[in-house]
Amino acid sequence: MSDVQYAYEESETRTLADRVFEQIQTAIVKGHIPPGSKITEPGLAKKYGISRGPLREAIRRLEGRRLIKRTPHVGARVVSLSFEELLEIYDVREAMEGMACRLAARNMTQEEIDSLRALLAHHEETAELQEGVAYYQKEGDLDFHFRIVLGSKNEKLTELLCGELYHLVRMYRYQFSASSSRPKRAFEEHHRIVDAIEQRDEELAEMLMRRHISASRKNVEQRLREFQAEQP
Amino acid sequence: MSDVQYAYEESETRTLADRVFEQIQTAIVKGHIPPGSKITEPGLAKKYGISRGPLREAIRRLEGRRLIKRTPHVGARVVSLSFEELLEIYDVREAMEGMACRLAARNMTQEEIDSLRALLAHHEETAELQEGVAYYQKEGDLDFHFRIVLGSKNEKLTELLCGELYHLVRMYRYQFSASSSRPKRAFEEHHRIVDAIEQRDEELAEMLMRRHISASRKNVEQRLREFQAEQP
DNA sequence: CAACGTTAGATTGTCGACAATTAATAACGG
DNA sequence: CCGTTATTAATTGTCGACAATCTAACGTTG
Repeated sequence: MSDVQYAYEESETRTLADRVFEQIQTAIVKGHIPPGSKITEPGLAKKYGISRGPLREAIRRLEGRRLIKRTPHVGARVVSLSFEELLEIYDVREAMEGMACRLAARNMTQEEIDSLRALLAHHEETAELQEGVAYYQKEGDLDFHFRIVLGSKNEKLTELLCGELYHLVRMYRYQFSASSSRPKRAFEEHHRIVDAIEQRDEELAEMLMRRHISASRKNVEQRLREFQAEQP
Repeated sequence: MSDVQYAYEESETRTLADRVFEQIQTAIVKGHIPPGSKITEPGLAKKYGISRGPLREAIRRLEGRRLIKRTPHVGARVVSLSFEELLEIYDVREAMEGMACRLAARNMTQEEIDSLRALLAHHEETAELQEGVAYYQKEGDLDFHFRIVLGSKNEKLTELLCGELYHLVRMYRYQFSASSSRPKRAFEEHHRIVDAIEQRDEELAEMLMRRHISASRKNVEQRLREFQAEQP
């Protein structure tokens, strides 16, 4: 028990609860702890080799991040994202990332824009090699959106998007191992977004990003309806 | 110690940590615990008559809600919102509440719209009685925005706005005891927003809300610049 | 046989004590 | 007198134990 506790003591100055918090978070996002499953404190405490004290603190922080829902005296469950919630997230993303893109057109440096272009080129290579589906949409797409959010230079926006929503999005993608079914189209849209940012056209940048996310939402909506029609 | 613990046991089924969490939250929002001040666990534990265990859990949840910032092995401090952060929040609100207003135009029931109109009328009465400044903008304005957010019927949007941003906004208002310096104008804008919602004009509703918040931001920005010019 | 109440088990909530780290103060030397 | 170091005090981090609550299995009874 204590060997685990002291194993990272040299390199990691953070506290035990902090590390377990991140471990559980990634475990939830990657689906190692399945959505909707119950969190039992003795179980997890034994699994991670710590006492229940720090574990409970980690759980409370997960609760604040909305990755866990807790009912008093009963226990905590990993959130399970329903179809409706996923669509809700797309609406929120459309609003916030649209604004992020507008601010990015205002505040991004030329270096950041160049780097963004390089990222797109790299994705295109990888996509061609791998027949375009798997790698791209899984992490690459979020990378693109991530950089634009950072480029907005708005910390609150970044906190909310990267600290809360993107976890849920990635969680969903791992769960359904979903990748975009419209990679070509998405590529084009990404390029046009970067163009608008480089031209410092705030209006256009916001509009293109909103359309991009809205189209993605419609795509997901249609595919999920088909899926639900198959299995009633 | 234990009398406090059992005082609310009949009516309140929630846990001790839950209650303290809310108590500290409102204390922070209302400025009873001043921004930037240090949170000492023994101090708060004694103040609220509980042990450090539940208190730490409450602190972790406040941390998740971004009302306090913590550094390991050092302690926690109440967040202090800088001028820049306040302006950042306005940009985020413009995006999210704009979307909320669009969705409200789509999803609000006629009853909710009528009730919103009644709220505006009530505010106008109160504002006339009290020469229009104090009560209105302090809680009434947030009431208005609050209802529209709820009217969007988007839970994620509601969580993020009501659960995170509005606390910071109220915190700022208590801190500077700020009220709108343009109550007449804000009233008109509120009415036009409700009109657009009632006509189910999503585009217009979003646009008017965005303008409303943007105007409010510019107003705050100008006043704060004047304030900073006075006291360099 | 079904529905209800009871009891046993497990889980969550709370507390106080101890270890580890940081900060504050005092002592020392230049 | 100032800077540095050592010691002390206070605060945070962690743990194990006990109390309160919920869940579920079991037996009882109509």
